[in-house]
Amino acid sequence: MIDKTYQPSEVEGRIYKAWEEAGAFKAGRPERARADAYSIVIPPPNVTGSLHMGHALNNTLQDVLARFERMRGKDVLWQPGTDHAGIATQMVVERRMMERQEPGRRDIGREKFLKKVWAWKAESGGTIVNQLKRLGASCDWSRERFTMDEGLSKAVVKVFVELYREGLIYKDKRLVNWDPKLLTAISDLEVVPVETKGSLWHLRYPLEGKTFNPEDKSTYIVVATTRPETMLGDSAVAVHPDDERYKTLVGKNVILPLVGRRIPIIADEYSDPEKGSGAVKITPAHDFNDFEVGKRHNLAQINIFSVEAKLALKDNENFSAGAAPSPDLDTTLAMHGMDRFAARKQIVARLEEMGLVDKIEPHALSVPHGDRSNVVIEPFLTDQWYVNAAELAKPAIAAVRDGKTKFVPSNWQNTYFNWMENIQPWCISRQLWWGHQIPAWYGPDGKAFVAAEETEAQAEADKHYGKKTALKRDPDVLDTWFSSALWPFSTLGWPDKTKELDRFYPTSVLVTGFDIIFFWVARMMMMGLHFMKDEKGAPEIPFHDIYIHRLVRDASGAKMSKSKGNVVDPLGVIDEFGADALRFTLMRNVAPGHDIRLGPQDVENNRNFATKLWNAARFVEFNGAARVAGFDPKQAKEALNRWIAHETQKAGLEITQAIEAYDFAGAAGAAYRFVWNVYCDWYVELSKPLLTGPDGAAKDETRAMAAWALDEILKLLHPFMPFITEELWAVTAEQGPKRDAMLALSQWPKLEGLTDDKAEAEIGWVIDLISAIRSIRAEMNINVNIPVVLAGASAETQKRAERWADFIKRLARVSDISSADSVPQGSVQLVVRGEVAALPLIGVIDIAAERARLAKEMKKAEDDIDRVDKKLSNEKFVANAPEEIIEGEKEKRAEAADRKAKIAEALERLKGAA
RNA sequence: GGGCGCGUAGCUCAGCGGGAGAGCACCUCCUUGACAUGGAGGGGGUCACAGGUUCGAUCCCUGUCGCGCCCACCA
Repeated sequence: MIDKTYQPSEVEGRIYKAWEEAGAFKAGRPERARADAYSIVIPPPNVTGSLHMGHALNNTLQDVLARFERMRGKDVLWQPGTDHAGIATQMVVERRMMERQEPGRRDIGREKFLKKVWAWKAESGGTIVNQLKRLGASCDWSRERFTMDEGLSKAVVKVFVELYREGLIYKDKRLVNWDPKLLTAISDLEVVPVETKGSLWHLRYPLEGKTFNPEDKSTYIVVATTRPETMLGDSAVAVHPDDERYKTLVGKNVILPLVGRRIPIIADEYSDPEKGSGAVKITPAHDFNDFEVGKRHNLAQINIFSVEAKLALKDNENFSAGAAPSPDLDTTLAMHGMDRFAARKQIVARLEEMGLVDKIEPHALSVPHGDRSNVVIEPFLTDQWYVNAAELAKPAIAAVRDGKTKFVPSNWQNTYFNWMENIQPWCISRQLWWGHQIPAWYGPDGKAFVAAEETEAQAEADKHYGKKTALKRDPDVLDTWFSSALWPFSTLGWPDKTKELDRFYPTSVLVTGFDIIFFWVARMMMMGLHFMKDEKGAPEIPFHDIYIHRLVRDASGAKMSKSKGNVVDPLGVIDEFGADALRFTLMRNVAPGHDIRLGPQDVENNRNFATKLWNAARFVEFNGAARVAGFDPKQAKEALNRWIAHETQKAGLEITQAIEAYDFAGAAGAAYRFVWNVYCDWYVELSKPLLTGPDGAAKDETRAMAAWALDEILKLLHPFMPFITEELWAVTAEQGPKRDAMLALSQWPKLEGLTDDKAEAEIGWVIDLISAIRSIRAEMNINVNIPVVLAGASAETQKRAERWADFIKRLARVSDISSADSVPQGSVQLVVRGEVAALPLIGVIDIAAERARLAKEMKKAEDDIDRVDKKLSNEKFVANAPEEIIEGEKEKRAEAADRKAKIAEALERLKGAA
């Protein structure tokens, strides 16, 4: 028996457990050994994270595909797992330690700290997995992976070593984006510009050999900067070679204030005469552009900061090289250890005192911030490991260009190309502890030995130095995205040759958000194509399709964020409305090119849809409509039953094609309309007289058909609403013949040969007639049962009326249906599929109102005729338009003319009544 | 500066060459035996603006305005 109401919270946990116990989501089920493979790798959530709405969307999309393909009989692997999320996780653990007032990570040391992180992972790592289960995610959990588990770590090391040996990974000293809070380098992608109102300081640099005089412009040159504190590290002043103002100064020197160092005025095209004063200070160690200028002119790289972005003037021997000792220099050196922003204030104050500040202008600029730490990033000169991304990008670009991998929607490929074609070296080393430690060991002279094992590196080093030599391992770890980049093959067992790799690589589709196309998608493409080969030895893509979705926003369209407090917790929504309602809401609203707005009202509406389905099933059960063994919908006799079979096939096809095209909203919408507007609104209503009528073949057939169609509905809906459909599947199995024990593993509907235009014409007429009568009833406020007279109806229509009289009477509240040659006087007249149905309502209705209604109809008919006439009298239209369009117009005109004539007659008859 | 996308009913969005649709909201009616988490009916749109192409433009092209996002740069 189906319960009176559906309680998701009581059902969902039990259903999920049943799926798991049955191994329903396991890839490689023996009975599917010969089936086509279908695979998706999950975008691994942070191991210590919890489920947010973006996850809910992302994973529902994947689950729809996985369940759909599983039901189509494929051997589906939805590969789950989690990411160690280096910086994020390390930060979380450090924060916890701080909150608990425990000693910091540096106090306890690397080994103890890592133990704590692993403990935290063990404690909280299961959260997100359980939350995904609550969503209904049909991952093969028996294969769950973690980016830092043994196998994946092996893959990381192998990739690093191989790329190093190929020269595609190298160590380099250059400017990096340095995060002074996290004390690590980060990649370009982890830097976000923040619009800031700052100042533009115009500073006077005294020329060498002249006595500085603020009143005499020939004694100094003005440079403009947004970062005055970096002046301590200046190595030059650059002007444009063609700038007449400064031409005579090129080759001369200035004396750097506060330091006393002599630095040259150089000519370089980097300097833009339009900007600032036209002369620009060059600080190679603290600005990316200046770094390049410095290289061109062989300028000293003077690092003035420590890793914490505090002045480290005493640590750089170049800093005061060549400067004469002076009280100024002493004061400057005394600033050692001062924070960069405090230093800025003090430096500006000192320059002002000395008359060296020309002017200060307000200036809007965007300042780079760390995306995790949210502090100002410092360009910083360090040794780091880099990947030659430009080289790896080539095949990755080609694969998309050649259509081997397709973006859905396709315009994302432009974004991909744009970035890939301008890709910069990828800084992969991080000065963190939590992550894959770089497999490099250094000899006493700093030479690096890279190998998978320490013993190997040691052997190499010993050979190189000719004696047993002590090595020191590189303390840094790899960027988290380095291991994520290997995810499509590392999860399948690579570098071992596994049957999973054989069967499931390349994966079928990647489903992910647009915000990690660069971070993740691009890098998986690069690594996949570099390391994976097809049977012919050609580079192999990691996935065939890349489905890109956008953000989930709140009901008012605002981005969800903790600080705004508008975050909708998917678990809360699931608790209140059920996972199916949430999933269906997301799927009905997901649209390429748009973010999704998610309001509680939407979820509630879709919960109502679940209720509707539930009640339809109850109706079916209540009326003894159980499945019948060997029932073949093709053999149905009753027009109503043939019609619903026809409609089921139509809906099934629409849903199937939509999912195949990644049109999730289209598929969910089609399912919604079929269940509610076709099955519930019409089939169930029209079947009532049969189901409550006398026993017999028609009743039996209707019972069987109602149950059959419900079964098909459960299947078609299952990818979207797995819980309620599985529950109904189980309950409806109690009666009737045995069938697949589990809906999740049942066969996707193969609906063929059920098209029936005759049944459609018949039931369509019934529906249209009932709708037309209802419309009049509502419009005219008629609350009593009324008779209907079919005027001049064809024999076919009269027969239909007889067959459907009971139904029409019931659903349109009609007292009697009869036929007549002409329309009785004083009738309201309806045109249904070209024939007239009259409602003799004299005395019941307001004649004036009816006349007004008819006048409106008349106007519409005349407008239609006019429009067509205008077209058909246009020679060019007749000459150029395709035949079928012209024929269509002619049909339209004939129909409108017929309508007009009937309305005219009706109006005529009304005269008598008035 | 470069790129992508979007302006269609009050709201959210479909449609993308042959006189515009859905859901929600709104209004009216309905305690009919699956469902008031429901049923029936209804109103509501110069499809941002201006040109162009076409027999015909919401749909294609160009431009303008407005909105959003991404990348680069920012002396």
